[in-house]
Amino acid sequence: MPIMELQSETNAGYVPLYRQIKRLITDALRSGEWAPGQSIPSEFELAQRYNVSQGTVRKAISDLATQKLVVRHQGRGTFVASHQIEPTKFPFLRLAPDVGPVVDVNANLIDFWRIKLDELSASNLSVAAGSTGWLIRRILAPEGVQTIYEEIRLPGQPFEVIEEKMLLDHNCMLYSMYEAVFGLRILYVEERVKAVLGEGEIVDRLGLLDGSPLLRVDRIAYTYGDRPVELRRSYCNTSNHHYRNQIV
Amino acid sequence: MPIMELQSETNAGYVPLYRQIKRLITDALRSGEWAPGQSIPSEFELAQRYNVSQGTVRKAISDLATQKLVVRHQGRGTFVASHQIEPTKFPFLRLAPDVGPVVDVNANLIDFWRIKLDELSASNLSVAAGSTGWLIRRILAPEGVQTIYEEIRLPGQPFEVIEEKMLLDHNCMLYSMYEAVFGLRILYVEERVKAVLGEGEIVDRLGLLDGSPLLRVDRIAYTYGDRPVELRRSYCNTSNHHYRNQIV
DNA sequence: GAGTGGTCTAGACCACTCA
DNA sequence: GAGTGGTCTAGACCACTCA
Repeated sequence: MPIMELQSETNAGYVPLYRQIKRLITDALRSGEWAPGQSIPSEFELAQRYNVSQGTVRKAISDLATQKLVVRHQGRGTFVASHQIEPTKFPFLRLAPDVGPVVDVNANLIDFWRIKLDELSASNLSVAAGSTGWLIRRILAPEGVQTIYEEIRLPGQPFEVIEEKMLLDHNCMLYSMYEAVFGLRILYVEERVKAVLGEGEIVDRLGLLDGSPLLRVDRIAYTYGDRPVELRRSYCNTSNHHYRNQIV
Repeated sequence: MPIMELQSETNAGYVPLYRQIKRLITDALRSGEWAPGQSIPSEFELAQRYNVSQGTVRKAISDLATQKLVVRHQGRGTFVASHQIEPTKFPFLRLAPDVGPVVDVNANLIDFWRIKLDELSASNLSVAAGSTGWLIRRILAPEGVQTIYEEIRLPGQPFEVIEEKMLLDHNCMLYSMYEAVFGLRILYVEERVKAVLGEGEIVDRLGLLDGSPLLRVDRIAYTYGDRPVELRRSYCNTSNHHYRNQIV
């Protein structure tokens, strides 16, 4: 089966073989051909399937591993990345205690209901304004101390039905739940961080006074094809925690 | 010239060839054998020098390019990364305007003087407590609006002498100045972000009221060998700006 | 011992840059 | 056209995992 498109006279349409392979593997991942946590075929098998050398498949998979779409284990195989078996429970959580190691986080559900998505949320989720979605509210408590108040907005698709059981079964580890229940894998998130003054219910739930400074983190979470599928606004008490980041 | 160490009976000491090459090239970079902005020898030349195949050198350089120690340009060569020719003027600045593109940033020097480093600063810089260093204060004004108040602390080594001319000549682009004047290249930075209430001189200089929420960013900047060489505390007015981040 | 990913080589050819 | 990095191959061998 020939993969390489005929190269046009100019070089404009030139796409390296390994990028074409990468695309084919990504498409297979997206379509669910191999389930999260399961192994994908060996480099040798994929090389046969796509009729290229093992080295070319290898380069494609290396890129996918860098993007964390797959995880490679020498001697065992290459596996579809999954939030259900991730070693770190909150892989995108950047809030860390000022002293001591990162510990386990407790998530306490406040409530959740159907909503009509406001204009901005709908726009950020690339859905029609006024369309139906979900709002989930909860508190995150690292070391048992209630530190983060969180509002999560989801589009009606693919989140047609959400039940309390779903949320609790996964111990409020939402990205694991999205995968298991909706077959939706979060690949990366973008965050915007601001300093704001806390007020009302938010400070109440965090045990703070009105006017306390809070870190407000606005997150958009993306799945395959750079499609936004979750909005999240977090208010963090940074008295004893901080948002950590490394920039290279 | 043989590079490969004799492999011990067990596999404990096994280090792949390309990693050894990577180390040799890093050492050459660190020693200044090739200046920032200049090209390093071609893959073919390095392969000859180290007596390995071009592919092995290639893998080593690929890693270094990923770490942004070098920059590769097809057809031109591989160049030592430099803050003096960086396309982005503030490569580590994560504060962006809420609307519109990232624009040019104005830096206004407030003052600078010799200080004795306090215990925490000295510890973070891995120097003796009470040793001499520098404190630089300035305001950053994206779009001409004073948005960030910054305090920069430097160790006495290699910053033996700092003059106003140095700071102004480089238009307050400090990492470019460190490179040009002190031969010191910043490779990456770590940041800790908190929300705080602004007060005193800081809010005055930012044109804000006492008690305004500010984003406090504590940065440690590192050079070769993970050596910390700069501390920076920034207070950011996030009324019209935000700290942006992508997490994969 | 069989199968996986990881390293290394030698060689070919391509895309790009620059003189 | 010469030189650079970028892609691709075929084949060898190594480190690691698992039965």
